[in-house]
Amino acid sequence: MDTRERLIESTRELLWERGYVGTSPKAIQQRAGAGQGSMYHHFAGKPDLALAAVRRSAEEMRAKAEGELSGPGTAYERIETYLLREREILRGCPVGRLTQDPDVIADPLLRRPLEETFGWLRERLARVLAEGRERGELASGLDPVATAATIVATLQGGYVLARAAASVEPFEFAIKGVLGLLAAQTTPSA
Amino acid sequence: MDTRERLIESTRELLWERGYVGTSPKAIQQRAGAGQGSMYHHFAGKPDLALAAVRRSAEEMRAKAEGELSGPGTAYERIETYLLREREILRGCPVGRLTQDPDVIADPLLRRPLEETFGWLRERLARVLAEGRERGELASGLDPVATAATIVATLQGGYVLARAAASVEPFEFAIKGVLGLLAAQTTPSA
DNA sequence: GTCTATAATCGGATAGAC
DNA sequence: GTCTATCCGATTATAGAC
Repeated sequence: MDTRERLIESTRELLWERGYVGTSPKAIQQRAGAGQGSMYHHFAGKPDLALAAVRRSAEEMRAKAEGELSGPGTAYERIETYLLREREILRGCPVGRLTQDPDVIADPLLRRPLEETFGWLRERLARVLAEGRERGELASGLDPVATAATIVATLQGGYVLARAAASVEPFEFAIKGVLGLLAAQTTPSA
Repeated sequence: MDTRERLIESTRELLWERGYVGTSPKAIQQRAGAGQGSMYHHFAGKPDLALAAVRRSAEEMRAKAEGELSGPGTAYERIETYLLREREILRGCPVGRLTQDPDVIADPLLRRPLEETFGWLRERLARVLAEGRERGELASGLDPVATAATIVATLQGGYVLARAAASVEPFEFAIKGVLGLLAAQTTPSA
């Protein structure tokens, strides 16, 4: 891995652990094993490097979700696969985390990857739910767009509850709860 | 409002806007209209002042929720009242926000109010749901503890989605979605 | 491309006058 | 109780040598 690459990966880790405000160029350089000159040669500064890191994390999150949601099975099964995927719960979501960072939200360039990722995810889940409804797997009264938002929010909020409790338990309850509510929407014959 | 009080209130605002890492003693003093000596007279330092601020925000959040959840109506109605209460959505949750702050989570004293608040809230909601089930208002298959976690997570995750989108829309969808799923658990005769 | 040196500003706090 | 002065390290760069 070359220096530029190590700088991006180190930044991704630090943004995940400490957020944008809590991450200094010096910390990035030390973790990447690079000098200051090296960093400022490859990137214009902290925001530029953060942008490269955020874009990559967003793309990674999207690719994982797409793999699970486009797999085989019923709508419920695909959503279950997505929700029950192994996660580093106490570390939180590397993308969702950044929504709490005022400097990220204030910068349109840095916020855009967050907006695109969660926008895409809600749409993708809504499509899965709509398909399930059309195929008769899910109750006709189910609202795909609203329910998709609920599913994504449950995940993101689950991380919040887990970190508050310093335990994965509330995260797992939240997922279990939303899956239970969704299971009640599946038709017996499907 | 005396100086000590203004320091606490200024800290509450800044923790809400910028988090713990992003809030400096200097910024607190300026917003409170107090000098440095004044702040260090009333509080031992930044962590001590933050603790006072976090405790107050947590208590406020709890008191509001208790008011709504202990009101009249069915279990569904009380939860609906709680979820549809007016909120400053794009500002996020002043308590949940802090779960993303590594220095808060790492300090047991600072994390405790978060743990207590969300722990209490999940229990309180679980009690409302269990009561509803016992009274025959809610389906007997509903899991109170898991569903309570889902409801709190939907709120907290809704804030995440709203900030990512710079719009209240995804928050409102998430709430609408969870209320729809919960409404499907209500018994027709109740 | 990468390094070291330098610098202006901020962060978090202490000391002591008033 | 509140103020100003001071301190030391961290932050976020820029300059220029190699």
